Amino acid sequence: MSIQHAILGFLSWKPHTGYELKKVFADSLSFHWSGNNNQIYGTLIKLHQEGLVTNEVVYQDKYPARKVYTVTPKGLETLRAWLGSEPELPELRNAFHIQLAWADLLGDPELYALLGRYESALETRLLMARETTRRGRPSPNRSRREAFLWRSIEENHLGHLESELAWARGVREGLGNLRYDPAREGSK
Amino acid sequence: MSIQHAILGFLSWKPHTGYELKKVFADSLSFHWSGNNNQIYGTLIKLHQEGLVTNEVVYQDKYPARKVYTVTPKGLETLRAWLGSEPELPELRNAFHIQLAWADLLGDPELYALLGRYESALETRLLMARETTRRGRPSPNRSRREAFLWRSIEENHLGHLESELAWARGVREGLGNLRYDPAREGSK
DNA sequence: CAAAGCATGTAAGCAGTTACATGATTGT
DNA sequence: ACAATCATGTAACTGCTTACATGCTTTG
Repeated sequence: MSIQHAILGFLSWKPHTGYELKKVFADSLSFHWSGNNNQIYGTLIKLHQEGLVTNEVVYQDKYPARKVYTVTPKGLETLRAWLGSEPELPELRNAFHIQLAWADLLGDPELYALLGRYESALETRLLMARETTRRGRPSPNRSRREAFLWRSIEENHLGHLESELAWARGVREGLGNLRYDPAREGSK
Repeated sequence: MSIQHAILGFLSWKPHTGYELKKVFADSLSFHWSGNNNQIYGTLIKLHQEGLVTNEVVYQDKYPARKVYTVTPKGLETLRAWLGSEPELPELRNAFHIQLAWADLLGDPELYALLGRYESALETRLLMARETTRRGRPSPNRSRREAFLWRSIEENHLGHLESELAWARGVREGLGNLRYDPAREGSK
């Protein structure tokens, strides 16, 4: 999986310039790429060489020329083939889990503080994500089915953040219970 | 976040060879790296150059010599500093979500099939993960607190898989309801 | 006798990131 | 005056992956 298919997807919705794609990625929840120049423009050039997209240069007098990219039939075919291909499982890479795995090296106050910072980072992100969802950016809505899929993906995203937050709070509670549990060995 | 801290963590538990680390990563749930040679051996060499680990070569007559790596005080300090540093948020990159985002290009049967394959891949992974958890590989257990943290991380992992599976099933159900909903526009 | 395990390492490449480079225009 | 927006592109780097390379030993 690479950003290539995501770009083809957006172009299958409607033509975009690199600059527009950049913004779409930058403020999307579910399309998780940073939307950096190198990747967007580089991928568009590569897709163009492979004949999966074409571009039309639109000159403007007040602003730089725009390259409007459109997907070709071959590009659509490539996208459709990918859509039908074997789905990948989510990666579940969470750097915080590694931090927590070795956090017994920390004292209780530091461990609590670490969990606390993770929780508040999650809270902030959740608020932003909810706000983004509430505002609802433009998204393809070509059928009830498509709208449902996009809504489902957004809900999945929010759900993951919520369950991660609930889990973190649970860990902190569990640590508290551990402290007052009579069956414990020497305190750290 | 890189594998460097994960390796320092394991060495803070007890000395390991590269070969051992490789296996630890390969069959761990929460340490999500593939455990490939280049990364393990390369990182160990780099850590050694930086003085964060030392190694002792143990010759064997039947097998190749082993390099047993031990963390240095400087390495422990580095690890502890990282543990106290700002936690990263999970990345939530799910290639399947991108596939689903553009899946309106597929017909109903293909879309169902795609969801079905995602579900069964998740089911398989869940079974393997539960089995791995049940068997319980050796893990640091230096305090009740550490055992609790490791258990929590494992539960988080299983929880994510379970909720993803539940979500996927929900999406499939929702699609079914959509089909029989009178308020729909032209069927795809 | 072939496959898997023990054990270390290197080469080549992909995907993604930040930062650099240019230059007019519009908003504060 | 300064920053942000419009718009495209390049350079340098990090992290991670697969595959290659070697060679002895144990298991099936």
